[in-house]
Amino acid sequence: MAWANQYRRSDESRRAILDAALAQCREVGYESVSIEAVARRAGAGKQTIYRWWPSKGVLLLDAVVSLGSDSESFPDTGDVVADLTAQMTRAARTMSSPTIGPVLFGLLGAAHHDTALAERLDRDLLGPRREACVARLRAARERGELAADVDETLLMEQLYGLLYYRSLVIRKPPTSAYVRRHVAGLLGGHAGRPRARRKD
Amino acid sequence: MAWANQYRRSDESRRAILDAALAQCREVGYESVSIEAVARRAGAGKQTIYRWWPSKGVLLLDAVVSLGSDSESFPDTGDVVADLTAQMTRAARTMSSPTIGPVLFGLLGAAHHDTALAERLDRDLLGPRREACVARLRAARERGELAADVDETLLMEQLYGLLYYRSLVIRKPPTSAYVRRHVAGLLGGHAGRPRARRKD
Amino acid sequence: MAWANQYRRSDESRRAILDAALAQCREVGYESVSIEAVARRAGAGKQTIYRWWPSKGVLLLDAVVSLGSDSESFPDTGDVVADLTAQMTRAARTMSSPTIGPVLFGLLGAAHHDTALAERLDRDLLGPRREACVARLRAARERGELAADVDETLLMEQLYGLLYYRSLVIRKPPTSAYVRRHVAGLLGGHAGRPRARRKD
Amino acid sequence: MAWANQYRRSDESRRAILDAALAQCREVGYESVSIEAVARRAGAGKQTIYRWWPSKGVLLLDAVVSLGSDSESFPDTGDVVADLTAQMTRAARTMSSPTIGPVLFGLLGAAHHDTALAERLDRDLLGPRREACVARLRAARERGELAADVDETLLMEQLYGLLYYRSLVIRKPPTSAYVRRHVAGLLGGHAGRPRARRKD
DNA sequence: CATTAAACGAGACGGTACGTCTCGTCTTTGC
DNA sequence: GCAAAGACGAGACGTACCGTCTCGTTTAATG
Repeated sequence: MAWANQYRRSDESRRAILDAALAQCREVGYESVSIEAVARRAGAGKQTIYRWWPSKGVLLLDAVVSLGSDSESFPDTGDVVADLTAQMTRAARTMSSPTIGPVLFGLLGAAHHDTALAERLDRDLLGPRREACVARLRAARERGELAADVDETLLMEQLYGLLYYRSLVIRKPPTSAYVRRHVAGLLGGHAGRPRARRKD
Repeated sequence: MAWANQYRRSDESRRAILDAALAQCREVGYESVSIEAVARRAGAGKQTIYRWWPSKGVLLLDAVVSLGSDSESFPDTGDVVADLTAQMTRAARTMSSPTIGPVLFGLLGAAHHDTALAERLDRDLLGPRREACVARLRAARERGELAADVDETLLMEQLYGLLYYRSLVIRKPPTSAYVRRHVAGLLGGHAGRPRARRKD
Repeated sequence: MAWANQYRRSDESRRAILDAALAQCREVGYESVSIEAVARRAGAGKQTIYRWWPSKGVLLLDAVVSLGSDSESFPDTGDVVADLTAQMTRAARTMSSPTIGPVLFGLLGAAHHDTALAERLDRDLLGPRREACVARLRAARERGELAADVDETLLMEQLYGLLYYRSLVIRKPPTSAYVRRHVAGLLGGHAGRPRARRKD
Repeated sequence: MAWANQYRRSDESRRAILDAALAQCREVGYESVSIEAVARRAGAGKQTIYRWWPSKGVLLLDAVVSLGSDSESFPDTGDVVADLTAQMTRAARTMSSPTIGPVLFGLLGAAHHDTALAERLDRDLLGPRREACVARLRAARERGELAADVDETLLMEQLYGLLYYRSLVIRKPPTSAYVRRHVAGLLGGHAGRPRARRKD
């Protein structure tokens, strides 16, 4: 995090603002979050928010990033299917958490009309996870766990796609069993040498 | 459409309002659409909007539904892969259209805190497409084009998942070639008897 | 008054706003009157104030004019000294009233940097009283109560001058005895034919 | 000047602040002067202003007092009419100067709700001039230039009254000819022994 | 037909929030 | 070791919309 800025005076107020923003979003929904209400709730002046964050979107992005939940690094135990299932399950849980879910989906919508927000969203939140997933898939392919001709990017997007579809579009977060079938089905179709060690 | 209400006086004004709402959304983004501006743009009184629509979300949902683009019925030529590819490509195009995209993604976000909107969104827009897709997959399975143990719902969600992931999350709509590989890959993994007639 | 505007909807709210403005000014002083507080106190929306009054100054001017105290017409009993003494005493009382005083002095100050306010102030409040005074003095001169070469404008300004000096500059409103001596002294210096009928 | 305080560190910054305050008042009007803007303009820290002046009013009073224009001492050539005319003309010029006028009128208004300011205003600015005027009139009476029963205080207030009336209320500063007629008229009405040496 | 009830455009109303500015206090930093 | 710079909580500025509420004016359907 580029934060812990040496020019900022009160780190206490920064935390209060981020927490208030998250709480507000959880309670009233992304669209109804107002800087006014966040300031009131945080016991901060509005100017303090406007001084450090250019928009509601960036504020909420920072707030969610500052939580640091849902580590972006993928486990690598040597078993792709297991590793991906674990990570996807974790991601699904994060997306459907009442604190992070509303923020995330609000940000995704807002990013469509706010270029600056879109960039920061990719840089700070989405990009790293995407790349970590692709990297994990590549490692598996190089070890022969996946077919040599597999398209890791497409695979990654299919993997994440269902998660977003269930959490965002359908608003029915997948059970972990469902995630397991999802991952196994997708990777099974591209199995490499020993047809994967797992039996699903 | 339940519309074409016999109590409504001016169908002209209804169209003007829906068009104004879509235009406004395309120009300023979902969140910044205001009833005030829509009324002004449509040359209508605010009360006329509030009389017929309970919220901005429902107004925009109606507006997008009234466009009727992206037919919900799936083609059935006997070739699942071809049919699904065609329909998915059409869906991808719709999602990334500058008129419909912003509305759709705004609605998806808003639905997270507006139950009434969520229901209408499912009923009028998402549900029918989902069911049509499942029905088409079921038909294919029954004809032996897909393995007997295939889970059509999961498959449908994987199919749509990528589209939403690319259009909504990544904001880089898939090319039709990409969609083709996506569909072929997914269905190929669950091929039935004659391993599908297509050679991809 | 050009008021009782046919485009205004709620005359009730107009009165509430004017009263709130006066009360506020009496309590916190002209400079500290805020539109925000007036609106809050009147139970009105800020926009309602901004819709009808261009500035705090004009609002307070309207408020004080709407009180209509301190009639602008001078009595004419045939005795200039008595008539002017009466009117000047009335004016002094008005200027030093806790409701009108602060408003008036605030307006006079503000008019120095607000041309529009200055014009309305002259038109609605100061001008008529000035002219009425000059007219009364002219009538006296024509009847021979005052010397034929008297300068009514200068005399009027001297008459009012002391009132403003005491009320505004010194902040010690003149007693009515003082006003009587003031008027008698000034007019005595310009006595006409019968050296005025009064013996003071 | 009671200033040139030995506790003050930088006299340079004091001057810069006073000048900035005057300039600001001339440009934007008394009411719109803000400590913030004065500090910015003077290149000073806000705290430096708050440290030495309790309020905007006192700051501006100090600023105008520090100019020292419009000497408070009345000339005494032996001719009251001439002396008072000279001093009143000087006072009128001061009041209508674009630098001092706005400050003075703002202070007079503010004094109505700021007791501390009112006292300092009287002590540092108004009182001395008033007393000097009364003293000059008393000297004239004692020399027989004015009638023995003249009320010097009333006369002084009439003399100054017109000046304030013209400068502050009417916003049309008197010409020097007008001031001459004003003074001559007032004093003529109370002439003592030799009907004054001047022939006006 | 005339009557009449409603839907219409317009926009005032009491409000909330916007993003900016200033208040007066408090803290840091650089000269 | 002080003063500039400026962050801070607070709250007013004037504007934009919210959703409700009259206003007169169409406009259709009825009696």
